[in-house]
Amino acid sequence: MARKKEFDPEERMEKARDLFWQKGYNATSMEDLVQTMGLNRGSIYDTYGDKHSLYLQCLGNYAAEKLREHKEAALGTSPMEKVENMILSVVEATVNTGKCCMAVNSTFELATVDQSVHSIINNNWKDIVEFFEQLLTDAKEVGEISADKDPRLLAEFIAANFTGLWQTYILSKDKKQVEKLAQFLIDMIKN
Amino acid sequence: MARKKEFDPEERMEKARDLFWQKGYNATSMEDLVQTMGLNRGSIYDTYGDKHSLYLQCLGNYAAEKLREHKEAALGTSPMEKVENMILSVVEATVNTGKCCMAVNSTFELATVDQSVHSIINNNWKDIVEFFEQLLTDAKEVGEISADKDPRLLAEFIAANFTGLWQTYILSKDKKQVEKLAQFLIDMIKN
DNA sequence: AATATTTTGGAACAAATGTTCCGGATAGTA
DNA sequence: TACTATCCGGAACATTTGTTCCAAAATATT
Repeated sequence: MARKKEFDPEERMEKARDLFWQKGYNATSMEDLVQTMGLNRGSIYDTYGDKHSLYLQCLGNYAAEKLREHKEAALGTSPMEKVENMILSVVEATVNTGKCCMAVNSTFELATVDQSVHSIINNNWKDIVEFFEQLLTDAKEVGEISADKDPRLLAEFIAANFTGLWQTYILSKDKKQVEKLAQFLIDMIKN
Repeated sequence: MARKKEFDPEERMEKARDLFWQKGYNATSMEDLVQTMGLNRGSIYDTYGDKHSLYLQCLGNYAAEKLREHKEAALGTSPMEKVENMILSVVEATVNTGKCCMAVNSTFELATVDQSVHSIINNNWKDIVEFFEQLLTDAKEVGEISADKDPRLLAEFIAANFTGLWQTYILSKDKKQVEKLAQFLIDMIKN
């Protein structure tokens, strides 16, 4: 009946995502995307819609994938150990890849003026905070953190600290320093 | 010998700065700047150079002013009280104006790809951390924080947390929540 | 093999972008 | 007053931008 797509839409979107991730939304041109995705302009518009729509899909894809990765990184025999490993895995991923969080980049570039972007990031943020909250609630029940702690507040605090770690990494480019800060955060939560 | 400038370069630069602050670098066009600054294109180029150069001047102006404001906000009879007031003043400024830190916006939009921007922000960051470090060193000597604490690390931790607070504010738009987080941070530092 | 539907490559477009340039206006100096 | 260095307004420029369109190619079904 008709031709098949000669490319994998998901795979090519990830190429676009990586470019947006690196350069930001406004600094990425359609020409950049054509080159990087290896697709024709028409194919991009047919498959993903316009630039903004493509970006939202990339951001959504990123958010979903990151949430999955975070949950996978929460390994351990106790709740607090899971929290700790999750934090450490974020730091490791950052210093290994040299890339920060696309959602955070997007927060500061677009979320204040773009409602759609705000919505995607906010939902992702909430998911992450809720996951932390659950772990910390568990930790509280097991007695790993003291009874007077508020799991919700603690979860928000940890999530907020990620952003601080990324900022620190961008400016210092110092793996050791970021690791020290992360360890300090973990110590603060524990007692 | 010649005409005088009919405008105050510093004052007009602040108009440009506020626009960059709000929209970011790439999303701000030269046309936007002409409108907002109320100047002719030629006058802008004559006075500040090109767009990028103007941006750097705005960012530098912002950084210097913020550092000054931070130091002014560090009021109190004891070192820790000064630290506390400084943190609270940042939160107040954020929720009152509805604007986050231009330098942080800039970090995530440009600092990874623009060396000049990176340099300005990094220096400003260092200045702020050093100021915190001094206060915390004082606090340690006075016995307001325990002897086993590392003022430098603590200072970096606080600075990093600002970024987290701003991110939280952008996403939640919730004044109360940001204030709660800030108070939580203060409590954590204190004990 | 013929058909129908979709993809592909690239030309084409209008609008927006950053930047330059020039004539006329202006005001301090000689 | 005349001069001249500088300013202002706005036209003009070449690129780059995001987007659309079309003819040719391709393939799954009939």
